[in-house]
Amino acid sequence: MVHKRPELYHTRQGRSILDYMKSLEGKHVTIGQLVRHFEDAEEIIGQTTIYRHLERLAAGGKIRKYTLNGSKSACYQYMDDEKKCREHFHLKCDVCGSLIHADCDLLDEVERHLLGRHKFQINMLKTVFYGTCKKCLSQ
Amino acid sequence: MVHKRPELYHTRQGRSILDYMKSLEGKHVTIGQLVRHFEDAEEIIGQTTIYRHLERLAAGGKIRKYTLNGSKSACYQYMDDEKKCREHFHLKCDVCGSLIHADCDLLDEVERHLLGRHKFQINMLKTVFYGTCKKCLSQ
DNA sequence: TTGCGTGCAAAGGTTTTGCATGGCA
DNA sequence: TGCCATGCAAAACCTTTGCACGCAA
Repeated sequence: MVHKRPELYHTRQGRSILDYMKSLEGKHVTIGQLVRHFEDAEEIIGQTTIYRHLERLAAGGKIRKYTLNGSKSACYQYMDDEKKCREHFHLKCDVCGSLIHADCDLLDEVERHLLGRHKFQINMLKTVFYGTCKKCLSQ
Repeated sequence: MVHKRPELYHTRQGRSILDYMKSLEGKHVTIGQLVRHFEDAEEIIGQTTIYRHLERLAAGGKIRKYTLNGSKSACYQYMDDEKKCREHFHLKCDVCGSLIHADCDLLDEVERHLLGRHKFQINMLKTVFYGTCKKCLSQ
């Protein structure tokens, strides 16, 4: 069972950040881009607050955190269907950045194996497979 | 064709760094670990020099550079052309934060499957499995 | 001797932390 | 009213850059 810290208070900042992440329709952003976005929108949200909300959202599985290829800053991406995403692989292409949701029976086997053999309970909400996608492989 | 900058001068520092990377037999290290290693060995090599050598070695293909998800600092790993390095799973515990290196036959199967079925070339160097480790599960 | 290599210090960038204040329930 | 959330500033990190000196060829 994944332990999820509930959102205790609802605040303007928390709502704005989540709404904006949702509005991006799965595209990823960095903290810097978020800071700039709220500056441009003339909505005051401290950068520390943004860091803290993204961290919490990532811990709760609502968004994913990535570090792409040599980039210094982390990327964050909203995940729209939590229940469904628990049941498939996430493949992130290092080259083009696209995120692939792969439904696959192998997942169960990997999960079972890691638990049985390595005593490790994998959390598919947080786990991302990095590599090169089909499109980028053929170029 | 990859353009390879030749090593122009041979220096004590360059030799030591490459030798040490080779001696690790495919295990990865961070710059910080290298700095500490040479400090402990009482061999004076400036951190800047370490950065510059690793950058050059990476550009020349002798070592690989990557960033493990969620880690701030880059990892470097010597690549042996002849012997194919045994790669392994990285399991990161959400609870206690420890990183577990798990050598495992399942890896090959996962790799093969993702490539064959999903046309996705996974990069095991960058991929980290998140979850709960043995120790934390039993608490 | 030439010019790359080295190492110190400082700069640059990202993320985290401390703390007083603000605001939700 | 009790706490958590916020935001500023500072700290903590990791990495890069500038520059004078060292050293290999």
